[in-house]
Amino acid sequence: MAARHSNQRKPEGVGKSRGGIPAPTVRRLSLYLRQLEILWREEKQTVSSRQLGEALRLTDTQIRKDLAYFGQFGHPGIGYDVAELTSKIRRILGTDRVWNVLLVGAGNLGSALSAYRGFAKKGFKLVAVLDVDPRKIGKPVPSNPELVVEPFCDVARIVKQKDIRLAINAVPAEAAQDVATALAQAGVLGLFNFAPVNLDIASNVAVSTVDLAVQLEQLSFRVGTRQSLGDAASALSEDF
Amino acid sequence: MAARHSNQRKPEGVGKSRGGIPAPTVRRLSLYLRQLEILWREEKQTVSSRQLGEALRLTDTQIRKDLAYFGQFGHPGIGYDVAELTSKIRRILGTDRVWNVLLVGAGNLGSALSAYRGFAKKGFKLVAVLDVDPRKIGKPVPSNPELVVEPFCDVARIVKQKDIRLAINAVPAEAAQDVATALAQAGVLGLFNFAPVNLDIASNVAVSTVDLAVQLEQLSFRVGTRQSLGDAASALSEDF
DNA sequence: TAGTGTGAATGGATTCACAGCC
DNA sequence: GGCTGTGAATCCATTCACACTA
Repeated sequence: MAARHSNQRKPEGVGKSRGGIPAPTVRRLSLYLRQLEILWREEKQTVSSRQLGEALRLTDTQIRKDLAYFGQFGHPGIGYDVAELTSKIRRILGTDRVWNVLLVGAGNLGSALSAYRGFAKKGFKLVAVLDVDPRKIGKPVPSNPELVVEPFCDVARIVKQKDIRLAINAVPAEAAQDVATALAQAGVLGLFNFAPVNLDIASNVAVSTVDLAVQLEQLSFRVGTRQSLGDAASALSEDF
Repeated sequence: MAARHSNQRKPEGVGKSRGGIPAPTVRRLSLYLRQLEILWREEKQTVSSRQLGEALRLTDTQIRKDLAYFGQFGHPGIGYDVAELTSKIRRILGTDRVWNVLLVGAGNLGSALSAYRGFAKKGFKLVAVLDVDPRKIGKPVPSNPELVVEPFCDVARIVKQKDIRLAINAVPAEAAQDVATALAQAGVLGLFNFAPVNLDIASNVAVSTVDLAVQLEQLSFRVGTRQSLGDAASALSEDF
């Protein structure tokens, strides 16, 4: 697939602090990848933007436009090679390698998250679980018996030793800010936050907050106003 | 406000075919509410759009514009009355009353969710927990001892008897579509889905999917491309 | 024919600028 | 002075239209 000229310049990193890639595009990339993995399991060789769009309830143009931000991955008249596009998107998202992930909070939510196998499937490896509760420290992580809950105060050492860049914050709201601050201090670069608070954190740390109650609130609104033209497409516009 | 009847065949109900309120506005409403609740606990009487914006890292104009979709809640020269605006937003979101919620899936994630007190605080009351696993059925829900895990096959009866409109889908990906179909059939109007799949469901059901692995993927991208230096403002646009 | 890639046009969301009120 | 509400302007994401390729 010889590209035409390679003098095309990517907007990446140019100018403003927010890179040139629209946030909605990046979110959809994850959906494309998810669908491609399904197609792969179905042993489909190629897929067109139209087919992909039908499965995800998006327009074909949007998919092509999204992908065009990153290069030319398609084959006119054919479509996209499933394996090839999968690998390209993984590369773009940075999931073509394993990320070591730290979990803070060994309570209900934390335990559920440590048992979730979806992370490992995507290349996120849980390498440490921390808590402040002395009753939990030292206990093995049920779903991950080779891990033991470690004291949160060791966070800096652990992050460094285990080369951790991503962390999941599953502590109660009251503790979330302090935990976030300590994680940033320790050198974590991305934080997946479940606490229903607006974290104040160093600007070089990426934060993604999922507030479970907020999601229900949104449903409440949509149900209440019959704005529920749901279909799975809500997944794309709303879900983040 | 033109979109009333003129049913002008949308490509496939893609996202936008909702009522006049922009989706981002509705999402932010939840954030406003969350912040107002904090201010209420701090016994603040009033708050200006500027102050709110600083706390949430949004512009004051945007907040005023968002609220203007629903009426005039502010007091020139003063700001917004915290109690009043709180109540207005609750009304808008539909959380000024209690919603009965059904949880499907009593596994790790389901158990964690049933123990989460954030739902009840926002007026979402867990009234039933279902599962298909006979070993779980009949057991009390640990964090909610007056509830007992019931067989999923009773879903239709339970939804009707308990006046349930919202459900949380915390079953494995393989089962998610069938569960969703049954829930829609049973009359559920809003579905909070944790399975990493695109649900195909009746269009009168609102769906909100949170794919935990996707969230980590997004962080991976942002960390990998250093898109994380959003001068603090990145947090706001990304937080979902 | 079946499909991608992309400039141009469209449409929707955000920001600006300011009128009006306390 | 401080503040809201809102039309106008701007910005940006999506869609359209079509050149181009296999």
